[in-house]
Amino acid sequence: MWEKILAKYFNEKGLKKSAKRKKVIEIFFKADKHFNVDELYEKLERKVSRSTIYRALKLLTECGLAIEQKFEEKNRRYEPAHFSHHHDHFICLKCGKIIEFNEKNIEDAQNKIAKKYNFKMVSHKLEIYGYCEKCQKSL
Amino acid sequence: MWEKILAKYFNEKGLKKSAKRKKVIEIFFKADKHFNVDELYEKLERKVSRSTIYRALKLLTECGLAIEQKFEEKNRRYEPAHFSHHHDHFICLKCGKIIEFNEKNIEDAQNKIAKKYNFKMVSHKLEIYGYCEKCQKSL
DNA sequence: TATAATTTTGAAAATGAATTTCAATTTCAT
DNA sequence: ATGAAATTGAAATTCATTTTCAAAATTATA
Repeated sequence: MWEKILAKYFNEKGLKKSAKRKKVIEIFFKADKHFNVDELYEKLERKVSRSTIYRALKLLTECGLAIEQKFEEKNRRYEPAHFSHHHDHFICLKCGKIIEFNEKNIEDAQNKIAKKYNFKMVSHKLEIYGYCEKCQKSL
Repeated sequence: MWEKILAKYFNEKGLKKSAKRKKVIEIFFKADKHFNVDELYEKLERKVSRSTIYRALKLLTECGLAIEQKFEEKNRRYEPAHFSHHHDHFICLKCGKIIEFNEKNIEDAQNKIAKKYNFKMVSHKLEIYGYCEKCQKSL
């Protein structure tokens, strides 16, 4: 599955198949979840530099094969705590606009699943990335 | 409301009331949403140093009056993209454990609200913070 | 109101993750 | 095999955030 996507991407971009990069990608897909670069670095027995790992992960992210769990965020945002209601955010990938919303159904579903997993929920963060009304038009 | 909480916190910690800090907090609460430090810095007409702004925001966060939108995350995490199902995460605030889950109701509710706001959804991130089963016991 | 003890401040240094640079190495089409 | 182009890793750079430290401000007490 991912081999095909990757091959296509390599082809499009004229990338070469290097042993190191192959190793990074192999390890990345073999292992089950949630890596950071250091963990991969160790799994690769420090035989591939961090730069190369970062570069490989960037490639994978670009062709949709990896999900970067901290994407687009660069610096911290703060907001005043509202006591009455927690809200979630739409974030426009084009203009960066942040739209708040509130959906009881989502909150309810969260409580339900937390209970199911016996997880004591303290807070949550839901961000929906995409395009706002305005930016959809000029896409 | 927040004045009281803040006063209590100042009292507990033996903090002094300085003009600069007051100004930061005032601006922070006056303005409506989502700041980063630079934006506050500009709003304060560069009359308060970034260090002081960071410090004030830290205080506010500590006493629950501000929400840090990029909390606990330090370095990026990556995970292989699963094509069939997107999953969300419970993150234990004590042991750092990440538990994946999948809840159709949440996805459905997200789609619904995105439609309502006329927002073209590309991806999303839902993280629920709290305590895992094990850590609840030793809390 | 002085005095002293403590906190706050900002500039500059430090930190740390991520990115870029660049010369040396590797890949691959010919 | 050759050469053009991509890849690599060490070191340098970037950039947000944190820390340091000496000077300034605040506050309790005499």
